Amino acid sequence: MENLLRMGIREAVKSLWGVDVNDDLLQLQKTRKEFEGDLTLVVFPLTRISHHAPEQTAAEIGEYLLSHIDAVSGFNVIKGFLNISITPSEWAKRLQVIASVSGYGFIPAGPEPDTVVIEYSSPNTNKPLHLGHIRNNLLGFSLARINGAAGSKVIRTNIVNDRGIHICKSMVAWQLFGNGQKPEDTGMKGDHFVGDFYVLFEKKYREQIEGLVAAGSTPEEARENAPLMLEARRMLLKWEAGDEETVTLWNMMNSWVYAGFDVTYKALGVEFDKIYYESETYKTGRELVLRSLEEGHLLKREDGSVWIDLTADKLDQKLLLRSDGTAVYMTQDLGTAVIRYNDYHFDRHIYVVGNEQNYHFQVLALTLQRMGYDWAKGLHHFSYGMVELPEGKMKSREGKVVDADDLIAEMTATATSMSEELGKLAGYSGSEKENICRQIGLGALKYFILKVDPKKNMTFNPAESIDFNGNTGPFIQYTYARIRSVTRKADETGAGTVNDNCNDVTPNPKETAVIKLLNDFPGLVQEAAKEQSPALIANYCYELAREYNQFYHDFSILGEEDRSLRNFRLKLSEMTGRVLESGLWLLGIEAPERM
RNA sequence: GGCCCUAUAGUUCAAUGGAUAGAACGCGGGUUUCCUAAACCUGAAAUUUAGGUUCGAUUCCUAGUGGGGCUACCA
Repeated sequence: MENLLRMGIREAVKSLWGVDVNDDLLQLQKTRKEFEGDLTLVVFPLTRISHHAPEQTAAEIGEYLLSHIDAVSGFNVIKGFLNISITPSEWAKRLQVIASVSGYGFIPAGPEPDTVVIEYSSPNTNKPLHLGHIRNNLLGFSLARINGAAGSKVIRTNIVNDRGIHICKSMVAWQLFGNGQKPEDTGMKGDHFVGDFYVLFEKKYREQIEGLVAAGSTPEEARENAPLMLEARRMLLKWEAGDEETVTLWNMMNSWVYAGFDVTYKALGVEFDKIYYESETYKTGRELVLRSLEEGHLLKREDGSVWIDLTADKLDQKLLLRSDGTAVYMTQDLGTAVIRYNDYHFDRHIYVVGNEQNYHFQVLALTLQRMGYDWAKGLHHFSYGMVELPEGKMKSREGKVVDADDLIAEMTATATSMSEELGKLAGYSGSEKENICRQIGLGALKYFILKVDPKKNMTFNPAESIDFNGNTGPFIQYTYARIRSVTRKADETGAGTVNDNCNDVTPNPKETAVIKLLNDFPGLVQEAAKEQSPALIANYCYELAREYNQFYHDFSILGEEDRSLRNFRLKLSEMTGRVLESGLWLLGIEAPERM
C-alpha cells in the first residue's frame, strides 16, 4: 500500500514539476487518528521542488493521486500535511492478500543467509539465576527469534563462566562448612545449594576482614590476606594446574549447578543451540595472548603480566594475563570469540550483556582487531540496562536478589489465584489449568520486561508485582484466546471458515483500522531486527490487541446475518489471531487457546 | 578527574525531526438478557533547565542539574 503511494507521489512530482524526487524526501506516515485519511504525506520537504506554498503543493499532489490511482478515494490538506484516504475495498483486498500468505511477516533464510551468533544468559556457576539474568535471557531469546524472522541464520549460544575465583569461593566454603552434604540431602536445587555457599563465603570473609582490621591491618591488606581469600586463590591455582582432587570437586559442584540451571531455563522457556564453557576456551585465549605477544601486539611488564595498550584508541591499558600466568575474564572471551568464528564464520556476533560491561566489549573488539582478526568488526555488544529494586541495585554477594525460580513461581501463583477469583477455567482438568496459569504468569513477566526499551534501566517492585490488566502480556493473550474461542465455535457450528468468500464486503472504519495494523506487521518485524528491539514487537502487539478488542466489542462476528460479512469478520479475526500469535512467539510468549 | 547511558502524567512505559505528546496502572464516572467484563467507553493529569540548528525539536548539537554505570592482577 505504502509502496503504491510512493510510486504515485514520485510520478506526481515528476509530472507536475519535472523532477525525479529522492525517496527520503517522501515522508509518508500513518495519518493520526484525529484526522480524516489513512496515510499522510509531509509535504514541507517538497516545497523546495514545487516552489509553491505547502498547502498548494499538497493539493496538487492530492489531485494527481486522486485521478491516477484507483485505490485513492480522497484527500484533504491541513497545513503542510496531505492526508490521503484509501478506499475501504482496497483494504479488504489487503486482508485477502495477508490471509493468503503463509508465514506472514517472516522472511525465510535464503541460500546464503547472514549468519549471526547470539550469546546470552552467560551465567556464573557460583550462584542461581536472578532477575537480571531473566532480562538477559528474555532479550537474547527474543532477539534470536526476531533475527531469524528477518531472514538471518541464527545460532543461539551461551558461555558458562564455570571457572575462576568465584566458583573457587563456593568450593572453599563447601569444603570448610559443607559437612559433605549434597543438594539431594537437603532437597534444594543444586544451583541454590551452591549459591548459598558462595554467600556464606562472602559472609565469613567479611568477618575475617573485620577481624584483621581490628587487629591493625589496613582494609586493603585485610582483603588480600584474609585466610579464606588466600585459600580461594590457592584453589584457583590448583585448578589451573589440573590438580585431580580440585578438579573432581569442581566437576561435582558444577554438575549440581547445571541440573539447577536446566530447570530454570526450561521454566523460562529459553534454549540454546550451542553451549560453550569458559574452562574449555580460556586456554585458547591464553595461547592467543602469548602468540600475539610474540607478534608484538602486546606488552609484558616486569612482573610477567601481559597487557594491551589501547591508549591510541583513547582507552587504557588492559590486563590480558595475570603475573602468575592465570587467565582473566578478557582472556577467555578472546578465546571464545576465535573458537566461535572458526565454528560458524559468522557475519555478526551479538553479545547480550549488561551495560556495566560496555568498556569490556569495546576492549574485546579492539583487541581482536589488533591481533589481526578483521571479522571482529562484526562483534556487537547488545547493551541493556540494569534491573533495579525499589531500594537500589541487587547485590548477589549479599544475597539481596530477586531469585529467578522464586519469581517464576510467584507469577504462576498469582495467575492461578486470579483465574480462580475471576471464575475462569471452571471445567478444565488440573493439568490444563496448571498449564494455562503458567502461560499467563510467564506471559505477564516476559511482556513486562520486554516492552521496555532495552537500553534503559528498569525498576522492578516485587511487592506490587506485575499487572494482568491493561498494557500487559495477559491482555494480549486474552485477546488471542477470545479469537480462538470464536473461530473454534465457527468451525463447530459451521458458521463459516477463513477460506469462505467475502469479496463484496466494504469494511467499516473499525475493521479497516485492524487491517491497517495487520498490514504493518512485516515491516515491523524488519524494523525490530534492524533496531534489535523486542520492545517494538511488544508495543505493536498491544496496539493490535487493543484495536481488535474495540472491533470485537462493537460488532458481532458469529451473530452477523449477512454471510459475506460474517466470513469477512471471521477472516479478520483469524488473521489478527495469527499475527498476535506470531508477535508473541517473537517475544517467547505462549499464546493460550483459552483462558 | 576521564568515559558511557539516562531524564516524559502520582507510578510504569510510548512517540523514523512533523499536526492538539500516546497508553497502562492508580484516582473519578459509565457499559453485561449479546461470540470470554483479564474487555469496552469516559474525565482529570507530563516533556529536568538554559542556549543553538531548523519552516518545524520530546527527538539533533552545546552547557548545566539529577539518577545509574565503567575507569580492578573481579566477572
